[in-house]
Amino acid sequence: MKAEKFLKGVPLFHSLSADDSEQLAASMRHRSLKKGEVLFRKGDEGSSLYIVRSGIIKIVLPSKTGDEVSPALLAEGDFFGEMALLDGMPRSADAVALEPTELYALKRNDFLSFLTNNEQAIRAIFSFLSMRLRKTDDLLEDVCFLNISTRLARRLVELANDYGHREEEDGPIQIDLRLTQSDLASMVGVTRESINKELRVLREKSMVSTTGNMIQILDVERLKRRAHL
Amino acid sequence: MKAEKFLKGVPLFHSLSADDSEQLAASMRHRSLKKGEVLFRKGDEGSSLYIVRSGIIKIVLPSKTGDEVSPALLAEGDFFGEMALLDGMPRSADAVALEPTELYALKRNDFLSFLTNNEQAIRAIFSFLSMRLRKTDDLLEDVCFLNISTRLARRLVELANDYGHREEEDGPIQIDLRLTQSDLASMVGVTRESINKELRVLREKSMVSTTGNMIQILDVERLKRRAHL
DNA sequence: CTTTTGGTGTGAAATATGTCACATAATTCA
DNA sequence: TGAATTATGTGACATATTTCACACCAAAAG
Repeated sequence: MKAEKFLKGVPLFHSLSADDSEQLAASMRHRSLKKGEVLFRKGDEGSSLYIVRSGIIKIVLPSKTGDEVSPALLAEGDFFGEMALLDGMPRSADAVALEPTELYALKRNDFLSFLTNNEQAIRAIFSFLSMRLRKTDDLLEDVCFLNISTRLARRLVELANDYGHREEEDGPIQIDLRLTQSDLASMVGVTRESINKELRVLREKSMVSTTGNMIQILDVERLKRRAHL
Repeated sequence: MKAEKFLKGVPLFHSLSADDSEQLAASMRHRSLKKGEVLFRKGDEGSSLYIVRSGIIKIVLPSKTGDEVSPALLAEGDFFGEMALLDGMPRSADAVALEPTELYALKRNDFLSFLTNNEQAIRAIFSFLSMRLRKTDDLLEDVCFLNISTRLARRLVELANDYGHREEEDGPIQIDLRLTQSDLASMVGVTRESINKELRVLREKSMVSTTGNMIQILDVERLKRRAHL
């Protein structure tokens, strides 16, 4: 698909006229990342907004000791990196490709001039930022109040919603992501070992099954109850 | 001070002409809260933005078991409650007066029409939302990676920056807030008892002193080192 | 003034999670 | 294809923090 056509499908750009759309597409740079490649790091100066064309970007808060927390995954059609453009501060987190990923990059000035006088886009950014804030607050709540088994259950339900698909009605839900236990650990905010042990429990209770690093949800309802949802 | 004059001093409204400023002031409702009074609760429908005229508002994420996390305090000139207006979702947290507090309330429509075509105000909101997001990410990082003594040290340094004042050059820093240990606990994301014990340690090391529920920072430098800052 | 209420101080015991130290399996790559 | 790396599985042990149990104190309320 041409870049322009793809962009038309991204909610953020819905409001654009054909002309503007073309112009915007022209000002974007294309960027490919290999699996594991780092797009930017916390503390870098940020000069671009990114839109995911395909693949997955993982947002990561790194600790000094090498541990990680990962508050968000971005998939096709999502954008990220706007914060540094809006407030001029350095990147607040790392961005890493979880799998081979294609991005479009939009430079600060192009982005800002795209925003000016584009009421709809401004609204989109506002509501996107609000959602991000809500999600992070939720995560904070989870980390403070819940034990790991509840938290893992929540994340799995979330992943099933965002990246899951069913082969057959009422069958297991495949999560279409290659996540290592370490990836999961950073999403839940615990150690890899804890995730491993908790996954075993879930397997024994046949709520999930794992093959390689793919996860199937066998019983969402029970998982939701475990998540207190 | 008249509402109008006060508003002129609030960064969010700097850009306003005298006329607009007057009009905006006219559309605001005044609201007084007693200490401990609840302004809104998580899940409420949100129809107003609030600006703090005086006093302190505590933002609180409540858990089912009655525990709390408090990701932000708002003081004179700060605004809050904009998220629900921007994305139309329910309130994402409780807002409680930590002391007697005066607010101005701005209804959704007035706020949104204030925003339209006000480039500067839009910028202000953007950068404010970005900052909030950064702060919450930081908090998440703290909670995931740091032990309570580091976290308490951080929060105290932060409080000293935001609400502290010195009587004399190089003297102790008074934190001008009445915070109970429970308040501190929810800001740090631990139990009241843990805060108590940690405060004792800090007192013994003469880094802070406490009188009633007022806190003095005796040695910021040492406290910063403890916070790994 | 005395009672109630809310806040503080503190120790013992319980516990969830992390740390460490491996064995084993599965990928990657040369 | 084998070697090397990366991921999983798991148990024993360490420990930070919570929970629970109080006693104590100070400020508000009657």
